[in-house]
Parts: sequence; structure tokens; C-alpha cells
Amino acid sequence: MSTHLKAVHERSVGIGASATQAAHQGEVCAACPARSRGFCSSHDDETLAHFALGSARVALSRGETLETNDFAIMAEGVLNAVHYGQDGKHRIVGITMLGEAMMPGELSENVIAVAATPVVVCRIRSTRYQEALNRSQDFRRHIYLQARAKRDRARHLAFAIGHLSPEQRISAFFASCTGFMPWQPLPDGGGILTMEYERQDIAALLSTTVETVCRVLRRLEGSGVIRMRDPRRIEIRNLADLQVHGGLSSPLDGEGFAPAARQFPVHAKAMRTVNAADAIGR
Amino acid sequence: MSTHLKAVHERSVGIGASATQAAHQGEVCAACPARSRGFCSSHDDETLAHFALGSARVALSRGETLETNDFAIMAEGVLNAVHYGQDGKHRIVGITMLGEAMMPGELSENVIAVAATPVVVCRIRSTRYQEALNRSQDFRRHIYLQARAKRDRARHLAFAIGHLSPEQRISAFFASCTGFMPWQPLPDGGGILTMEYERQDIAALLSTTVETVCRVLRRLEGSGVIRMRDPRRIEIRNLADLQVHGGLSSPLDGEGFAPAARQFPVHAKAMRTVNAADAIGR
DNA sequence: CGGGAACTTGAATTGTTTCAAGAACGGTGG
DNA sequence: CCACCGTTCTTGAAACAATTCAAGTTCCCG
Repeated sequence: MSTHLKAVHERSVGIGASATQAAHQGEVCAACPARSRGFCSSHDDETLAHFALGSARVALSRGETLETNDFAIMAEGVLNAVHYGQDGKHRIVGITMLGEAMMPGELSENVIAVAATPVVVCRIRSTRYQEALNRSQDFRRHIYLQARAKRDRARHLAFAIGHLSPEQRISAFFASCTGFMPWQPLPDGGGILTMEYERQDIAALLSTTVETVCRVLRRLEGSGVIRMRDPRRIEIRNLADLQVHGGLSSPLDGEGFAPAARQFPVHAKAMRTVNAADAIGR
Repeated sequence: MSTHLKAVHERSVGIGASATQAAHQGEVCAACPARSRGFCSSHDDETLAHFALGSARVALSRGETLETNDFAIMAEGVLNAVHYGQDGKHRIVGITMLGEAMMPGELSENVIAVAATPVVVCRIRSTRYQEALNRSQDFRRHIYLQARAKRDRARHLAFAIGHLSPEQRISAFFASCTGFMPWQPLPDGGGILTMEYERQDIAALLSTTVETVCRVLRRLEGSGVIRMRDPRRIEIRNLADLQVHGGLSSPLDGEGFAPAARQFPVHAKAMRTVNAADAIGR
């Protein structure tokens, strides 16, 4: 099944790049889907250009692991924090998506970062990452925010697994996937979600079985909430209905599996209140 | 049941304290059970004395909430990150124990910090906390480590709830409680654990029911792994046996519910490898 | 066109939850 | 000191829902 290979594709700008290269890198950033989200959206072009020097795009296909010696920003796809037990089963204990970052050495023992889908990351040498941390309070602040966001998502996952039924978890998960997987709205208010996760991964994340995922999907189809075009393409008739099935009336909502909107607040707003996040950056 | 009152007892050193007061505060630190653990153990007396100026001990009894506007270090007891649903049930999504810190504004929406046991925290005004962050890379680094440690614990919890049976979770939890609840070793290799959590809280944390907690305890007693002196005082005949019952052969072990040993590594060691934790501090 | 992987469906099993009731404990007041 | 009352803890029996096991089907790639 999922094998652990090394990165296959790599396009580097090289260390000690010239001004021309910096300009080139600026273009790469401009075209990057992560530019407008998460980490990168919080910094101006100049700052990014600096980060980008010596950066490289690294592509992974599903099942490959990401080396976490360097700093990496997700530019495409979804990365799983996976734990492989000696029983051969794997359990997904966290996810990292578009615009989010992987810090050097951030993973705990026994956990590796595996591409859940085809992935592209913007890899930045740890030396340069260090420099950015030294220079920028803002950067430090966002590093901290990342850690906190991941903590909150892990807590949500624990809550969901413990207190929501498989049907609710699956519903809620599919609903939140519209935020970070291909989602094509339809004129009638619904939309088509392309589920990039395999059933196996969904099950591993939500602590259930592939069989249950299937059955729940059928049940949802039976009640008219969704319609399956094919196993990977699901038409959601009414997103709100699906969220209700996911126990939206329950606690911790608004957070869900996807990153909360407030994860990367605009500056002015974030600076208003004194909290740990600000503090890191000062 | 659990009510949300304000802090009842408070002993402040006052802002703008004199050198005498600083000395006095040094004594308070010296006598503090948190001095040798976690946050405080990573700093020297001088640094601590500075933090401590304007600090205050705040006592909470079980069920009271901690205001999280300021910075707080746990000096006694256990604090739950609790989520109260509108169904009246509460679920525990995280715990903070001796030596760990609560950062200002760190809790996410709908989550409050509730004393699971009688609690004493060392409260430090957020202004002073800000100063410490400005001055000390080391302090910043530890703030980041806190967030990461809590993330890892939340991930462990999610894993445990999803992939371990109630019996395993309960066994593992009791075993790990020996690390942060009163634990009195006995000459024969075992020891007596004073369980400070009520059955209800254990159930809420581990996503099971009070009935199941009881039954599992009885079963463990039946198999001779533990012996219950009274509901709160449990004699663990052999800690290793209990850990085995908790599925110790499973992944993510060594972490457990308690903080990992490497959570606050000594400096020399931590500086050796380049990782996010170091980075924050440089 | 064939083979393997992913996905789906059905039926039996199992262990936890739920519901219901009782026992022990701790504090209060006569 | 004892009886009372509320809370916490314990135990039993029935119900239920997801898992497990087993057998298909569909899809994709060579």
C-alpha cells in the first residue's frame, strides 16, 4: 500500500541566488496557490522574496513521506501526520493543508508526514528559516499560531472521535472538506466535492472502518443530503444539511476539521487584544 | 455539580515590588512544587525572580474556572480544558498539570479552564509576561514548546479514544496518573495512587461512562493488577502490568497522557539539533 | 483483456452504552 | 452520637450500533 519513498521532483532556486533569481522567485510566489492563504498571505512580497531565496518546490505523490529537516509550506494537496503501529495499521493523528507550514523537527516520535494526496510543498532551508525567525517577530508569531492551530484541531479530533457517532464524524468531515479540497459550487446552491482522500484514510482519520464510511455515505444518499456521482465525486445538495448531520448543533463548531478562519487574522485585528499569539511576535 | 466561580484566595506581591520583595518572591519560588518541573525548571533564580515580581498565587477549588487573561503556571493540582455542550454534558479536551503554563488567550472558543482538583497557580500579569517574551529567547522557545506539547497530548488523546478499548484507555490513564498525582511507592515494588479525578471526569476525558470506569477497575482488581483501598486510593501492584493492560505495545507510547520527559529538555541537548523549538528561541 | 486495488454490500458478533436501582460516603442538624 | 439527605460510586440486565468477517463489484492500469 502506502510506501515511503523520497521526494521525486525538485526544482531549486539555489542558495546565494542573485537579484534576478529573487525576482524570478517572486513570480513563483505570485503564481503559488498558497500565496493568498495561511502563512504566505500574512507577509508582503518583499519578505516572501527573501524567504523564497534558496527555496525549492518539492513534489510528493500519495504515500510518500516528507522529510521534516527543513521548513515547508504546503502549496498543494494534503499532508497527514501518520502513525504506523507495529500491527501494520496506520492511524492519522493530524493533517496539514494548503498554506499551512511544517516546522523543522516538529513531529513527535513515531509520527511521520505522509502525502495523503499529490502534494507540492515550498521547501525553505532551515538556515534561512532561522534567519527569518531572528529577524521577524511577525514570523515568530505565526509559527506559534501554527502550533496552536494544530493543537486546537487535534482537540477537535479527539472530541469528534469520542463524542460524535461515526455518521456525524463522516458528515462533518465531508462538509469541512469543501474548504480544502476541490469544490465546485452548483447554481442550485449545492456543489460537487472531489474527495481526495481514499476511504481507507477517511477511516483512519475518523477512527472507523472503510465499510462504515461506505454505509454512511449510502445512508446520506438515501436521505437525499448527497448524491454520489462516483466514489470520489460527491454532489452535496445542501451543505447546511450535511453540517446538521454532522452534529453542527454540538460544541467546538465553527472549528471543525478545517482551519478556523481566525487562524491567520489580519494584523490590525490580531494586535488589538493581548494574547499569547501577539506576545510571541513582540 | 461543577460550578464556575471566581478565584477565592489570592496572595499578591504587588506591582513595582522592591528588591526585598523580589527576595521574598525568590523564597516563594524556592518552596514552590513547580520550581523543579516544567517551565520554571528551565530558568535560573534570577530570571524567575524577575517573572515573579507582580505575580500572585491564586487558589481554585474543584469546579472553579481560571481566568485566562494573564499568564499562569500550575503550582498544584490539575486543570482541565473543558467544553460544555448545550446538552449539559461536559467533555474534557485537554489537561494542564504541574509546571505547565497557561498562556493569555490561549483557549479556543467555547473552551474554558476548570480546576479538576484543588489548584494553585502562579499568576503573572500579562504585561510582565510580554516583557519576558521580549527579553528572552529562551522564554519564547518554551512558550512554543508548551503549545507543541499540548498538541501532542491532544493527538495522543485522539489516538487513544479512537484506537484503544475503554479498558486500555483507563489502564493507561491510571498508569500515567502516577506521574502527576499523589503517588506513594511501596517497598514491594507497587504503590498507592491517590486518584484526584472523579469517575465522572475520568469518563469525560476518556470518552466513556462512569459505569465502564467502575467495571474496568473491578476487572483489573479481579486480575490482580490493582487493589482498591477505597474509590480514590488505588494500590497498583505492578505498574508495568497496568501499562501492558493499557496497550503499551501500541504506538505513541512513552508519551501517554502525561507530559513526555523530553518536553523540557536541558539546554545543551536541545540545542544540538536544529528544530522549530530551537528556532523560536534564537 | 487480465489482475490488483479500491470500493461496496450483507450477516453475525461483540462489547459498550443505556437504563434502572442500590450501596457507600460525607456533611448537617437535632 | 445518630438519623437524614445528597452526591458519588457500584452493580446488573437489556439494547444497540459499529466492527468484523466474508463475499462480491467496480475501477484503473499495463
